[in-house]
Amino acid sequence: MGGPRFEPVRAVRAYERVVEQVEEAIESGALSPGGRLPSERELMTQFSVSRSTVREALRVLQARGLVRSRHGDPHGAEVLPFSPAALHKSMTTLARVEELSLAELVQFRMVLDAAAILLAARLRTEEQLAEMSAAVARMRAAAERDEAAFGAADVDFHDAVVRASGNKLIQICTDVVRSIVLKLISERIAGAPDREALMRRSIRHHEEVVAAIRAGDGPLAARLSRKAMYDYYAGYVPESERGALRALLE
Amino acid sequence: MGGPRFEPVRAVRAYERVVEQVEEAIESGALSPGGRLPSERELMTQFSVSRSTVREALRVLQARGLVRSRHGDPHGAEVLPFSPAALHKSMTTLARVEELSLAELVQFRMVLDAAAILLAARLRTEEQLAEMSAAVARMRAAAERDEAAFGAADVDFHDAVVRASGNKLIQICTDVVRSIVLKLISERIAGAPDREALMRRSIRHHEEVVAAIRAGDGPLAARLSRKAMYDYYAGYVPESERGALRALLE
DNA sequence: ACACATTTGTACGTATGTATG
DNA sequence: GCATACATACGTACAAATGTG
Repeated sequence: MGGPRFEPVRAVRAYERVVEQVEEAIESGALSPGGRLPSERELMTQFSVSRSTVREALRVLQARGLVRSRHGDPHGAEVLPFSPAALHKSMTTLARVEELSLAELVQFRMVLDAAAILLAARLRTEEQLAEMSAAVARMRAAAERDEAAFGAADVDFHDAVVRASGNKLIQICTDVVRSIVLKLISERIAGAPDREALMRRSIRHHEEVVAAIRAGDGPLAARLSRKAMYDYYAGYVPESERGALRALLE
Repeated sequence: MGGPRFEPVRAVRAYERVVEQVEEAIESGALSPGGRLPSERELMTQFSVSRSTVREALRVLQARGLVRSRHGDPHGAEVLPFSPAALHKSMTTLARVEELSLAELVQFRMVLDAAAILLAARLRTEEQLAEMSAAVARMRAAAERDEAAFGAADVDFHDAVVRASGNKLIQICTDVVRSIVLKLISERIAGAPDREALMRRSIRHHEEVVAAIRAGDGPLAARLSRKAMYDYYAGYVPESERGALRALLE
């Protein structure tokens, strides 16, 4: 009993060790966004591997959104600034494969948007409040005239809110989930017969939310935002799953 | 004005088109988990590309968690069941690159866990409630004796809650963020002088949450869980950022 | 504007260790 | 144990793209 507890040795591929080292260099800050990796041939010699191995590693790093390489660029692969693209990709995959239902996605947004609004009501500056107000004004101006502008103003509003909340993770996740939801139902939204009524109601809801944020009543603003999102999206969710959404409306 | 709006043609690499086609086959269901891709040589001929191109595509698909290839396996790469591993990886990268602060991560968990508990209070079955109760009992049994078991029981509790909530996206995200937070502060937790007091308080909080869920009082359960998480983690968050956490405690 | 050297993208061949039947 | 098919890794070769003088 006792004795040395040996770890099972998983056969680690050559390209993985290249990936690990480059990843470490990037995450530790030794390589920063805008910087360049050595050329592929240089990497071959530094890691003592073949070019194919180097290239497989580069493809993995590229898939993770850490670097980008361009055909013929003599400077080598470019280290990218952080972007939620990889997060977006993996969440989209989960959603596409029916692993995630529309109801779950909408519910997720109801939770996170409400939280962002609750935080924004307490932490916002006057300037941020003005941005929200301006975005709602743009929604009103665009309604019944330019649906794309209406959607863009809506995005601007939620973006201003989530920035005021001060939580980048909430910002990223709501961004990602919003675009996935829109992709899932965009054709149905465009063809909705009561589209204009939905927009008018949405604008009224947004105005109420802004008023509550201005008054500093976070819980009210959060409740209103959940209700607004339910009203806007519930029609696209199968009836059997709407109960789960209503559970958030108390 | 008007006229055909031509899309800019980005030079798409050969390996990307291989990735796209395989991805499409998987996400459309033509290839299901457990199934096998053709061998690399077979893929060469089917796509009319070289071996290196096939391999770069496979590395990307592997990085996205869609397939796994094993050295020497005569059956070809295996199509994997969908897992949040890729999501986990990209979120971890975000956190490691200091793009996300500990306060933001804890705040995110306060929001999502509270939401899961609110939903669980309304949607849970008797069996799920029993699971939560059993997990808290294990926490109590393990306290002051086996810290690893205490942590495991804690995880079991939150897992039972989030399963009862019925939202897989919340489940995935809380899982991911929890493990990231733990990794960030694990050494500090292990060395905390008041470790036992923290555990006792945590157990009491969990019991109160279970009681509220049993009583069907979702808002109370959610409030209690936010408070519990704040009490447990606030000590590790810099003072200047604790205000953002307290903003969730109303 | 043009030619140049360098780099990436892709193809092909070969050697070696591995998993399956 | 053995034969077979396979993935891993290396090396070479050439076309296409890029940056520079």
